[in-house]
Amino acid sequence: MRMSQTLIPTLKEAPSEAEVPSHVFMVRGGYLRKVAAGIYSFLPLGWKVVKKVEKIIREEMDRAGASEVFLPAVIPAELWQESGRWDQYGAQLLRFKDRKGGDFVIGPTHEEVISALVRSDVRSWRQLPLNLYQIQTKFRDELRPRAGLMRGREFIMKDAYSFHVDENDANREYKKMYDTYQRIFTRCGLAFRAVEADTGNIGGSLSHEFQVLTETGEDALVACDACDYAANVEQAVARPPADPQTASEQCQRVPTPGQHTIAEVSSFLGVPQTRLVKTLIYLADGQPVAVLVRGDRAVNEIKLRRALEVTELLLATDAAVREVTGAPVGFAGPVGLKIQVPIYCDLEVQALADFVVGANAPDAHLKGVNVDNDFKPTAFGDYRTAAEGDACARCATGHLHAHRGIEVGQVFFLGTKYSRPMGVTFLDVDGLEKPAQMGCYGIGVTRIVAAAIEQNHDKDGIVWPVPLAPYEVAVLELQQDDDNVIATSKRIYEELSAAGIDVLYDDRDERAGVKFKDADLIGIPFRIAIGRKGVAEGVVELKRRNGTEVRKIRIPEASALVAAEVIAERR
RNA sequence: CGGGGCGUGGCGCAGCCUGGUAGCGCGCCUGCUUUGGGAGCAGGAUGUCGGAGGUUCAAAUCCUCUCGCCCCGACCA
Repeated sequence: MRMSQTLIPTLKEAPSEAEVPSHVFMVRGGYLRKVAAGIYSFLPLGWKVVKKVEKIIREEMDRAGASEVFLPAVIPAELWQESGRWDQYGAQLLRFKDRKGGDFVIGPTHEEVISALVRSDVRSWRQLPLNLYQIQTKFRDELRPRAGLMRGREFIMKDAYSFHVDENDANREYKKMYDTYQRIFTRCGLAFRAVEADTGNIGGSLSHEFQVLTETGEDALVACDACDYAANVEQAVARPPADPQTASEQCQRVPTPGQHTIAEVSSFLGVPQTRLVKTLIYLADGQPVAVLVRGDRAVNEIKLRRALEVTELLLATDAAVREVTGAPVGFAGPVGLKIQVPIYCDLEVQALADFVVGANAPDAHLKGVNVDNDFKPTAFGDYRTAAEGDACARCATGHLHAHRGIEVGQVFFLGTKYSRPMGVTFLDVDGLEKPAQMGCYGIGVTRIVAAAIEQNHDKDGIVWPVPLAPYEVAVLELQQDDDNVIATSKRIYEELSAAGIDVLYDDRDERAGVKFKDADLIGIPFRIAIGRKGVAEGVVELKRRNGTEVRKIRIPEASALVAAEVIAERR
């Protein structure tokens, strides 16, 4: 492509709203422009990168035996009412009416549509298994779109759905997709980690996320330093304490005037936070419950919600806390609650002895408190968020370490969560009608683009890996008034193009410095600089965007040499 | 949803407190010079100051409402 004939509007300064590197460089580099919050136009460069990602995904999905389809973005409400998600999905589901007043949604995901398709056209075990995928625009009316393509409202997603006669076969496909995803993200040149994940409002019973490791990631992860265990903190499990401590003290009330927080009580009483137990009052589907975790720990509401088998879990208001405990916020404890509510006790607290809790009275705490002696929990369980340094639950020696990541893909084993309510059934060999076992598998196509930049940039701009680069080679024509320079540039551009290389030919009437700066900003992996001096000596200069070495190569061999190096890195 | 902040030419900003009819840098256009890391000089174009209402002789500036956008939080006793 001749740069003079396309639209690559680079900027010296980025809009002030762009903060993360991927957003800044995509705007500055002329890849992307914002249309509304979380909604973007892809300019020629941006769209080329998206298409490269899509190509890798298609090749690998097809290779894995999946078939591409294209489902509608606009979906009638009936399908969502049938699955129950019309009511469950909440405000992120963009709903609207057509001219006749019929309710529709813009698809944030497509389990309903695919289920409707498969139930009407798949009748027999002979038609299974089946894996259908599409690459399509989704819309989720996010609470808070942010960071450019990292969390948009409109975005491109690859979603795949598989259907199976039994759980074994669904599991086989799950594993196959897991491996396929590893291949896809590897080919994209990403450093990533597959982690165990919560199934969220997609549902199902087994799930892994593929997280690109980078500091600007939205998700918190932990990974073991000894085994391959890694998980989203929403899900991560630490090894519970092995030996319970022995109770040796009697429960005793101590004054703690004005000491509300764990930190205050800890320093006031001279007791470490690890010997304090905090008591949180939640409203679980409207019913108050008390949850106990160690003072230095955080309750994991996702684990708690799952354990309590409730859909709505809210921290109680100050007024509700007063009602349940009889004391202001800051002095709640499991002993002597004003209203008896179920008490859920974290495993760490179960193993603790002689700890400190709130006294359910203003300005007082209890010390020397022990489970069973002083109160009887309703249940024990893992209700806390795993933290840096925790012992790994999966191996004997490892410890968990915190990371941040950008989720670029997730695979789910769904079982019959959708097939049952949606009536996706088939006639099995034994003549019985059975619900299909399902899996679903998503990849954030546009998010991969952002994640790749987060992982591959420097102060001057993007540093694309060859497989995702919008162009593989930049040909910089450094002088506009020199016929030899122009002829040589054109020759190399044409030779490389003929060899099937993606070339961006900077033939603009700009000074050399501008061309160098733009090539760096855009991030093209190979740069051929063609200047007066070099051409006079019969050479051009080759430089990698990710290196500093400048190689002089003879003009007649230049194209073949560069083409070979590019092809070697395509994967 | 809670908190904070911002809307002034394509981009980045100043002006607002203390009302007097809009300015700077980049970019853009023209010309000359320049030409290997975002050139120099000269000339030029571009603004319903987010929108509506109000106060006032006078509003970018003060007041009210509203819309849009960004950041943080939604883990706490």
